[in-house]
Amino acid sequence: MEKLLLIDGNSIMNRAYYGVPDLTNVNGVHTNAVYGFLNILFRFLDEEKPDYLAIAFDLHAPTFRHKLFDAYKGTRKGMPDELREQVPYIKNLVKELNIHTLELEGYEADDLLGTVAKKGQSEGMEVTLLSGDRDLLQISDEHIKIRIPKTVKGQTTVEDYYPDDVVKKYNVTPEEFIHMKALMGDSSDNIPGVPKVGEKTAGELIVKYHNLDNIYASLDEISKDSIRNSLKENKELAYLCLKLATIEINAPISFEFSQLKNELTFTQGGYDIVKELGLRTYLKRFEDNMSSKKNEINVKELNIVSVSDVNELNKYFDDFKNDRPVSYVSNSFGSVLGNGDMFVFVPVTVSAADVIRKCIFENNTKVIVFRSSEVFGFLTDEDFKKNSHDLTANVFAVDLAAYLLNPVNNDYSPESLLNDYTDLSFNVNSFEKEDLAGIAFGYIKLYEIFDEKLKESGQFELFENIEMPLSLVLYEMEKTGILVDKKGLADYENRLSVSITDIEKRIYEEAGEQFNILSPKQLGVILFEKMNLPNAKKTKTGYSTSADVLEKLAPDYPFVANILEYRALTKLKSTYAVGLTQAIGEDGRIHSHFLQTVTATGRISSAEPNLQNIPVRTEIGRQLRKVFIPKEGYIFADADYSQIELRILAHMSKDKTLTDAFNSGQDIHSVTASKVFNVPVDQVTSSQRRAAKVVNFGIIYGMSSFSLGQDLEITRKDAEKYIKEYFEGYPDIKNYLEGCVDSAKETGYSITEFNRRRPIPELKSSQFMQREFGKRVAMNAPIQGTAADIMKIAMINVRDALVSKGLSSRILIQVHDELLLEVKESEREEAVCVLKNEMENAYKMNVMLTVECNTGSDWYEAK
DNA sequence: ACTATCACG
DNA sequence: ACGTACGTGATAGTC
Repeated sequence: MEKLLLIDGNSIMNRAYYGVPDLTNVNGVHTNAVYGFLNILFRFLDEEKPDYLAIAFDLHAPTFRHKLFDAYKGTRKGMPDELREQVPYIKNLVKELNIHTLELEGYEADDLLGTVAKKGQSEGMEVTLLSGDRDLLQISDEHIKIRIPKTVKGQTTVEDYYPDDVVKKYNVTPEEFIHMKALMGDSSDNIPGVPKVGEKTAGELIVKYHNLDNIYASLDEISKDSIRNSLKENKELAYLCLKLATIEINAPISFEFSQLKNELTFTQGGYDIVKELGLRTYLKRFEDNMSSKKNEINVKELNIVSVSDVNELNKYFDDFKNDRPVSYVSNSFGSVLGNGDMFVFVPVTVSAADVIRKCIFENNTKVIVFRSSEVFGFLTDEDFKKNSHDLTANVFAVDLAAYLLNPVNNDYSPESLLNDYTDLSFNVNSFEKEDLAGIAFGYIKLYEIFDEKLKESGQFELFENIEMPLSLVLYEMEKTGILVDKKGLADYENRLSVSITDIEKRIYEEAGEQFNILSPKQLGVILFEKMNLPNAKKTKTGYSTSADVLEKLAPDYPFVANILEYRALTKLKSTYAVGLTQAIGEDGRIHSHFLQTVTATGRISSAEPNLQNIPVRTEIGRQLRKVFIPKEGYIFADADYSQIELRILAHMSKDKTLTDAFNSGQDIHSVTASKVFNVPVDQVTSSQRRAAKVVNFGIIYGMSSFSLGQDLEITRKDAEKYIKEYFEGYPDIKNYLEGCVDSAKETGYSITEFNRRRPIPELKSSQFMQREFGKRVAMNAPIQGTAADIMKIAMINVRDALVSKGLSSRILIQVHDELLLEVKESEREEAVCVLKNEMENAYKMNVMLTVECNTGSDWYEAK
């Protein structure tokens, strides 16, 4: 039997839009609905393998059935802008895929689907109707199956309905389903239904009477007064709803089944759309299916020369003397010198290290790499005595360039960048075939594009003077690592284990049973059902057992306090004691990765293991820092900026009060307290200062009165008053923050003192919450980002100063506003001086930067 | 693979 | 009427 697949385009794209988390391409165009739509489309094409195929769409004009209703009352809800902008992409893709589209002025997709489905069945086809909602169930028939995909927790499941299944699930036949819907209404379809009749009543009525006519013929039998009266009063409405609910199966649509033949094609046009949207999984699907791949890199006509030793390379440098050769190094594949149509390929092997070094230090070359660490591996100990700028001046890391152009991306692989920024793609087999010239050509293209874009956007200096040299500093930090007292760490773990066993026993005793204390689900049941504790707060999955909920209960219920302690101890054990032990290398040191292309604001992040979140706030946690120790003959020096973000706020906002407060060396939280509470600075109480500290933090985060109130445990009204007084005390800050939001709205991104950008598409969202989030980001990103910029400059300068003075002290770890150094005992004074000076003078502002610096024989002592 | 929780600035 | 602070990464539990 021939198979016909009919798809409800509008409902599937709605389902896709709400089911797939927000995605955007590099230009900020939303792509989640297109992506989800393609997922569903291809899944069912693969599954059904239909002989005939069509997709129906609603036209924007009001449809016949809705005109009927609109005249009656109300209007239809519009779709969100984020979805609307995706509709043309979906329709064009469907067209490019050569799938027939059903559209008819004045008719809904449902009507067209119903018409074609019934006709298909009458011609002996097996029909499958794919829809995101239940409206089409009434069309279900002997040879018409309705399939409804659902995405629950990332897993797509499908409900299939033949008439029997409809009866099984709803106790009514597809035909009766229409009458039921007429009675109960359907808000999503703007069918009002009969007042007072909901799903339950409608179901009972239809099971008993089967249709409207019978109900009205037997109206007197209905016992419930309110229902009977409402039915009586709304008879006309009920029949109107029946009309609204009935899907047309004789829509005047002209088509031949021959037009619906499934002849899926993968065209260049479709490929271009998928490429524009950056939908990588589908790019591959197109590439695999397209007959011609005209944009694939083809370097056959280029003159490729392989170079493997320095003498040979020198010959090419001579040839290019008056031009600017472009050299290239790819990750483990090769290096190319290029000039116009001429490219010189150099295999990167250990034996070619001297070739790479020559390219790095030769004037007028560019060593283009995916990640700069690839080339630093070729440098000698002697090379590392040069300053970081000299070492990186000729290196161009495409991942760093791409990160500056768009920091909210998580894939900076060369393949992905080539797709995002060029019309080219690596031949899928490039890497397998080691088509090195092709890869090199792609890298050079990326270099040319990024070089220009960075200059255009004013970020080239940021790239050249900060990110590139910093990449060398981070490389050295990772290579150096930090020494750990293995035995001390094992002891720490044992101490924790003892405490954990003890407290675990007490918890089970009090609970009267054993359960998994770390399971929020099980704990929630014990706390709020078995023990009936008050203030149960629900999350979407169950009871909230988060620390702020439990902390409120802890003073009254020792059991809850034990739970909190158990959590704290197990956290320390699993994440830190066990986790760090596993991370210790053969050299006894931990080599964390400092990642430069992860955060949206410009901060660096640390991973495997994360050394930026080593405990410090509680004493037991802080004890862990004693296992981080300097090597023999060395000590630690730890320096951190005090109040760097508030100082940056003072500088960028040019607020006189805040600036003066810092420059006169006053305690900043007390000054804020005096503004917020309208008292002289010297009369600020400690609790006022504590509250002001929270307000100061809140300002940096773009706080709301709600959250401030929550944090301070005061009413929202009081929090509002604090904020109002704050802005009256610091009037320029208000203007500055508003300016941040306005300019981000206009340009689409926020900007730091050093021109680092952060895109904020949320500001244009149609959703209130998203827009509010965008505003907070617009206020926070310039401050957090500028602090990150300054710290990066400081790190470069500290490193270069140590090296140029011939000191052997080194930076080990950065924690956003803090640097930890391993300092040779004999260099102590000089190194500490370098550290403090370079940090404090990293950038000149209207406000001084101050640094607190301590030394010690472990991290606990130095902090 | 996702959620809840919690460690840090 | 909405439902809340900015930026990270690791672990364990759940599905």
